[in-house]
Amino acid sequence: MDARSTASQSDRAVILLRELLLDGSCPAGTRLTELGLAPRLGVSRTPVRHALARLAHEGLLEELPRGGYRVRAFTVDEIWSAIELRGILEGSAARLAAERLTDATALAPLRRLLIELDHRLPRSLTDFVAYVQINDRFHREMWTLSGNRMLVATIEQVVRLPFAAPGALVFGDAEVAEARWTADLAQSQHQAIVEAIERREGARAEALAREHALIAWKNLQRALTNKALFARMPGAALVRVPFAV
Amino acid sequence: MDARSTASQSDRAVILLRELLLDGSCPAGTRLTELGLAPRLGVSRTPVRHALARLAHEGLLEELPRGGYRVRAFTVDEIWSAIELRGILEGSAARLAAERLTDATALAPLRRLLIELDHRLPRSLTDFVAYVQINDRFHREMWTLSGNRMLVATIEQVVRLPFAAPGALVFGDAEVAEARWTADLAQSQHQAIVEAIERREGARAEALAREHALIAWKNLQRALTNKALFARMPGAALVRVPFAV
DNA sequence: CACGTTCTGGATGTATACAAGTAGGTCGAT
DNA sequence: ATCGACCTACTTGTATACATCCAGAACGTG
Repeated sequence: MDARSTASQSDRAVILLRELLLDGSCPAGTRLTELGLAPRLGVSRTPVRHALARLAHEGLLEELPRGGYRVRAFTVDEIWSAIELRGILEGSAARLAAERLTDATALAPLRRLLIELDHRLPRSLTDFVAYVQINDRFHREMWTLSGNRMLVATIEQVVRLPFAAPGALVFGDAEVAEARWTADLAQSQHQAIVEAIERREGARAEALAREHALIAWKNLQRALTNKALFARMPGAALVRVPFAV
Repeated sequence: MDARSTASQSDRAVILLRELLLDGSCPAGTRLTELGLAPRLGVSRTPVRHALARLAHEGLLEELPRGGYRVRAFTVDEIWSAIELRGILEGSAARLAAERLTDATALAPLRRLLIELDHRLPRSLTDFVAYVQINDRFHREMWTLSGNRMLVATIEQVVRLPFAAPGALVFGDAEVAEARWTADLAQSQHQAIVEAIERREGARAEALAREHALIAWKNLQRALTNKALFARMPGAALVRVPFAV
């Protein structure tokens, strides 16, 4: 069922390389060459080339002018840009969903996910995995309700960056209390967004969804005050931080 | 100086294939194979493979589940989605530019382009080429002023679609009078946007820039009422139209 | 000692050979 | 005549050989 079982060498190379980047095996700034990577990924240059191009497109690598790639180093400013952009896009999606809602039955899937999120408010670390999954589906459903497929595709690309994803809510096994508080806030925003869409209050839906995205920003700021917490953040190795790593 | 002179085979393949798609040599729905394309583009499979992946990423091709690619057929709805999305993004860029303007000197490049546009309001067909170029630079400068690099990158990707580009103002050699009227309207909007940014009126700048994008939509609607005009639209071959081609 | 030139190492770009999987057609049997 | 199985042609996935280009170091010369 998982892609790994029947995956092509290219798919494997993409997955492996992405893991190498996110877990810090290749710190930001590292230059990556096809020939150097091929033995590490266990494939020949061709799939490596494919993987490099793909991850460059995702934004995790940057192409060097004279050939080759370098592991991207994200500044805090750039992460802010990504989160702000997600706010803009999800806000617009919520507004369009509100403006274009024709009958309330179209909201049924979103409502169902909202209820499911209510039942899954995380209490322990294992809860978080399921919670983030449902949260993801809730967001995707909202995007779809916008009725603008280009917008959906664009959001999907932005949230490929680990810092910008809707699931960038919480991380780490510590601070569960704080994480739960954050989830409660997020859930109240979810409810308000659905209500605004149902009432066709486009401006309100947009403002709420835009504000909702800022949770990721607050989490990042919190992580930046705590080295241990920061180290557990997905993709932390790619962030250029004020304090030394 | 032009990329063609020193371009790699891959770059040439991308450029050639894009032209084939836009000029109608490969109508929407055509299946494209690496082996079939290689002789037509005069390169081997490797650059063709690269070109196919790249144009699929641009949105002009779609990947088939069982391998291979198909030329994308755009519905009018999808084109509307792209134009609407550009409006959202450029509107946001204008708003951010207004909100973040610190000193008026930062607006100097935009002002200079505005004046240049004034002097280049198109009167003949040859004028249009220069006008569209300056218009493009004006828009790019506005995006940059947003201070959000992710936003800029996202807009750049959206406007790769020929229908969504800011230069999708006018097309064809006929209807010059109408095209000039459109350019006049666009220019008055440009002026209003710059003024709003200068006064830090973010909401106004956003509304104006969003409305500005709709010029492309009006042009499309006009083209849809006139077969001959439609045929001259860039990328017309990729559009699934109500009337038969 | 400094500067220029040359050489070498390594990187990507490109082409192609080979393998594997699939769809469609054709041939045979019932 | 119809249905099933086999086979063929075509396609992509992958690896690799070769060419080319650039950077950096080393060496020679002024």
